[in-house]
Amino acid sequence: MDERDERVLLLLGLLATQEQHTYRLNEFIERNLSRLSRMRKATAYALLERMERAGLVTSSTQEAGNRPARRLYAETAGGQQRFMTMLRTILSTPEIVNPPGDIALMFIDHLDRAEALAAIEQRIAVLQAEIEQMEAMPPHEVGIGVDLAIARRLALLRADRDWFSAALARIRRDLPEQAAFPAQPGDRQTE
Amino acid sequence: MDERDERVLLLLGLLATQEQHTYRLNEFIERNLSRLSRMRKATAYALLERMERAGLVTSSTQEAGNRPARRLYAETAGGQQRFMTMLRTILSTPEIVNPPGDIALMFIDHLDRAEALAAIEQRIAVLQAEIEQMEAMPPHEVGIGVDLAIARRLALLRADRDWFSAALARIRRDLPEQAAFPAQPGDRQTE
DNA sequence: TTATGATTAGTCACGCGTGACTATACGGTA
DNA sequence: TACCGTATAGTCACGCGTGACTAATCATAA
Repeated sequence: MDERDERVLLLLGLLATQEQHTYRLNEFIERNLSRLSRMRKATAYALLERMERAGLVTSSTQEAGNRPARRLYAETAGGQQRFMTMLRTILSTPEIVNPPGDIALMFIDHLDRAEALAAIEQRIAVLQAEIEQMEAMPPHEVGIGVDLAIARRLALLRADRDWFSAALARIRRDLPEQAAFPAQPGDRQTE
Repeated sequence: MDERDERVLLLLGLLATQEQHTYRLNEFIERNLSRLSRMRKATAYALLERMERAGLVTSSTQEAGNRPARRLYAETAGGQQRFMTMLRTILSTPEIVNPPGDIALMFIDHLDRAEALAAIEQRIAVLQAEIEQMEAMPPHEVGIGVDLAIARRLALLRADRDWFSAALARIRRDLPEQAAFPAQPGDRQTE
């Protein structure tokens, strides 16, 4: 029950207002928050069980007709408290993450100039498309908070696009026309 | 053997110039590339075994004195080819990732104004410290590529810092002094 | 020489995430 | 009414990641 696990925060946040069973929770996340959390169904089931073991939630089986009984989860006092401390912790300390693409960037000199330029152009195009799609999203699907998160993501996407644009310009300017630079024999690699 | 696994790209890239055994590869990554890859030792061992099964590398056991024999990995032709296609793929298509903190941001209205402000200020301070630490890093530890990756990360960190600064200013301006906004009973949550 | 600690090299048990699967109920329509 | 697709609810086997561990060797200093 990691103190920084955003999925736990999410489940606790959703269970704060009303008790729910896992299927419903998962459905809500997939439909409305798919942009904010990639948690899969089976993971939600497992995670809630662990959260129960940790005393953050309690469950009661609820029968309805002759359907299979559902597990209803409700947040405990400890869970509410945990939600608040996690919220403060996660909000106040950024987590360092490796932006995907960095490793590829590090090996970019294994491509010749033309290919490198083409790849970066392609990447910028995809980024641009994503940005436009996000800009077109209607505001506040579920509350101000989500909008904040979306706005931040937009800012990060734009920064990434702009950085790659600048990198593209730099390569165009600085590198002689046909230059390809395969790894030199003189390169230190591991020694 | 996921076509987008940056760790595979990294290992193939390192093995491109010279064959290595796992211990050395891992040591190099931990010492010089810890900012670019979080791959752990045991993972490197397992991953290389899988890469061998996939035909990307071959291994030969190498005895030296009476030490335990080491597995020496060398890249196959297929591995070199795979490296190039992965490089192009990963470079040209951005992977959408959920920036950590978004979920917390989404629940920020569970904190009262003072706490929210304090948390964001704290986050900005940590971001700033990270930025300064990165700016102070000497250039090209191991090659131009790494510098590129670091430069990009700096750009993203700065964008994040700036976005949170702006958000801070907006909250200061827009929200009445004592306003706390706990979840209203009227909030739709899951229905 | 003996003891202590670091370095080298690798392994293993455990827990987690998830795609694929099961199974029932419900709504429509042929 | 029989059939088919979709919604509901959950489970399970499998593969992956990694902290913790083993064990040998080397450097150093007491």
